[in-house]
Amino acid sequence: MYKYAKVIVNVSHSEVDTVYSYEIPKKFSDKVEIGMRVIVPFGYGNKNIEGYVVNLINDIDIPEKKIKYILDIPDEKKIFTLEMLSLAKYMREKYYCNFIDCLNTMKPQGIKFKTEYVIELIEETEKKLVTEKGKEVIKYLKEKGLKVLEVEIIEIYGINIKRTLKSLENKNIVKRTQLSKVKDLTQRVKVAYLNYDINNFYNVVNSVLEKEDSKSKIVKYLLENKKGRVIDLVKMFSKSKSPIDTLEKYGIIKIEVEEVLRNINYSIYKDSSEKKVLTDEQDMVCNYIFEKIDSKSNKPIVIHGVTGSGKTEIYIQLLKKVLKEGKEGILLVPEIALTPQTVSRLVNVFGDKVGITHSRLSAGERYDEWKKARDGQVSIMIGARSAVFSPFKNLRIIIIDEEHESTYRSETTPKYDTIEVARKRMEISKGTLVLGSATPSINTYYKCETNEYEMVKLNKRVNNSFPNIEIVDMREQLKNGNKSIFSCQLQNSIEKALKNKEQVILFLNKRGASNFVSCRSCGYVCTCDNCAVSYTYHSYKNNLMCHYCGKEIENPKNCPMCGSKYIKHFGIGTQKVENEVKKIFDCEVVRMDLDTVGGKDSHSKLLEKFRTKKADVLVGTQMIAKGLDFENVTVVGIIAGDLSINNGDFKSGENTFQLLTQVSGRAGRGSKKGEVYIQTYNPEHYSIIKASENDYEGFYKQEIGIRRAMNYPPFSNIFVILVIGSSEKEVINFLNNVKSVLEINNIYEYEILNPTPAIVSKIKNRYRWKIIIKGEDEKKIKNFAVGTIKQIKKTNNVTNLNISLNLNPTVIP
DNA sequence: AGCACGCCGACT
DNA sequence: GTCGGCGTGCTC
Repeated sequence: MYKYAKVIVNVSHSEVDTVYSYEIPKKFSDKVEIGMRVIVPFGYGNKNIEGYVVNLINDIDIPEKKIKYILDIPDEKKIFTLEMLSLAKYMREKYYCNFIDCLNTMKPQGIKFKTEYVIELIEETEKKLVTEKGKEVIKYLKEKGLKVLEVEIIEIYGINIKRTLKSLENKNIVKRTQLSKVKDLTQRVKVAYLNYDINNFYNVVNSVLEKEDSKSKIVKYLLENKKGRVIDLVKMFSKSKSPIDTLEKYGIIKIEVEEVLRNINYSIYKDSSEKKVLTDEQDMVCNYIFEKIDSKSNKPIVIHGVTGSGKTEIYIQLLKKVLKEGKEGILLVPEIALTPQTVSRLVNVFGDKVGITHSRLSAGERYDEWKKARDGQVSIMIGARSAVFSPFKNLRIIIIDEEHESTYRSETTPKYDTIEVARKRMEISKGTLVLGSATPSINTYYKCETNEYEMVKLNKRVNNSFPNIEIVDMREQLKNGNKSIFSCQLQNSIEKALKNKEQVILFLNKRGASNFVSCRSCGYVCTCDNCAVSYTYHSYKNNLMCHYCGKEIENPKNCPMCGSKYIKHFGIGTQKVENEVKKIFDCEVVRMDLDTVGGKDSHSKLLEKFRTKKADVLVGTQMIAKGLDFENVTVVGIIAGDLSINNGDFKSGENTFQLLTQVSGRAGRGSKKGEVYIQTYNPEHYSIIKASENDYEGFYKQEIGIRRAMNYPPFSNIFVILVIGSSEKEVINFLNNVKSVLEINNIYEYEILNPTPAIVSKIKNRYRWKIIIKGEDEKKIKNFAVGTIKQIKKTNNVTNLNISLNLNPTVIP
């Protein structure tokens, strides 16, 4: 029995980012628990708002008279466990955001609370002296039936009408009350039961059964099955609800409203997999990790396994083990890889013990999956990044597949890194974190080298054959007079595959590729000497600019390397590739990019068309790079392998290597040998060469050397201050101010770069500029940058500007 | 953030 | 003396 509760209030602002004490009324003293949601009055107006109990206490350190008490506890069960609350605390510090932002990220969208004000006319008077505006409002209230939402009045008369309303309230002409709503996504259905309570039950039932109509069919069904959802009964036995209404009226059945959990329909590929036998290599890795789980090792384990080495099978074994011990596990996959195949493979193994969350589910479906995890109805959750917050109580393992994927970084506040959060969660819950990838991020691999993580390897493909990867020098093609987007090699290979009724994937890496300028004759790319990133082409000035340091140069007319005039910025789209394929090869093509994948199911429908061999060629962007497992694909063509090398980011080499490796892995997954063609103007680039040689270690050695030399992560931390505003001048002025204050505060000698435009420098007529700060100590640089911005915010009016702070973003904006 | 309060000038 | 524009400062 505690007297007071410490509450985090659901108002997202740093000024109220503290715990508030509330008295617990007697009627709730049995019910309150840490982690529960409460409704409390807050602020001058005692507005009813939502909060979360983070502690229970008996003594308070503020004056008694300030204390208000808890108004309501809307849920039966708690929303957050203690573990989740400490995870939120960690996130608050790590990602410099408000506690409530963390809590809101961790819980499903479905849990919401809203308060509105209602204005009610209680005395229809014009005698008492009221102003013109007052009279107007009274007239409006009369027209609308005396009761109106305050927001509605404000919308019509402007915010200052509140003054008038206040004076009307003081004169007792209107009453202002709060209307609070707890959003409840719980699905309730009507269920029919036979009503054994009525006299002569069997006589009545028999008389119904005599006929052969809907009524008798329904009664027969209920005699057999005890109960049935009204909606299903209607669907099965009649055209309308009326037979059911009649049965209810006679008292033969009774209808009850029951809470149900939604079922997600994922049964499309139920039959897909046969029993798989582990290879020796897989078996060894499994046993090794089993031991680590048993010893409650906190050290994250990285499974570095080449594409097609059967990592998913290992994940299944790990989850099986955890499940057998009565514990729980989470499997995270990139959103894009959460295809019906992946899901049904797990459903086949774990049946109804597995829950699923991803963005294509409705809020209600997600809410139910969340509840299933909280209430122990499922023990395994598979999902995209937010599934890391699944409310399990006995979590023993989190597996993150394709750990290098950028989607594991949240783009919105709190900008959390799923790997970091998962690691912390496993530290709190004494479980094991497993990361899997064919191409671990440089960051992760570095942590293995420095012994923060440990690594196990899978070197063999399950079918034991790697595709042949050929680098095609497109400069040669130009020299030989081939101006087509396909090299001769690729074209021949496609023709051969089509003749053999095999399939082809053509990949165009467009997303995130910015306008760089390169020479189609020698492959030279205009690059900033200071920053080792490529210049970005600006059409409005027709010049080139480095988006790191801000240096500008003229757009060259001739290539500085070879003098040729074929130097220009690069632009090509999937649409064009599709058209070319149709023109040259006369075959069925499926194109997948953001344009064609719009609707809810279009993604899987398009893939289905390719899977069932109704199409011969699949053309697409990043979204076809990973996870796809089509046995009949023998040829993979990468149209412009170097597109992502030149996107003006220090991670572009890493991204390119990962992408090329992932795409190459799509070829030759079945019994037939695969062939991969990487077309490029940069055949000497280490990312391309190492990808073609399937040499991760070789790539890593080169890349880590560059990172060390240039002082990029993981050797430094990069903090980006991004400012967005509709006046470019204001944005730039503000950032110049920021820079000068940063320089004054700069006691640790951080490298503070000049304000430069973001890679996407303008979105919806709002200009985007940034400042980059480089430094070693993560905490110090964070405090330095965040502190400086707070300091500036105090003295400057920043309401026109959007300031976004980000430590080590996956992509420099 | 969101809200109420209170100062002060405009206007009966 | 009252109304309403606008800045200020607090929230258990």
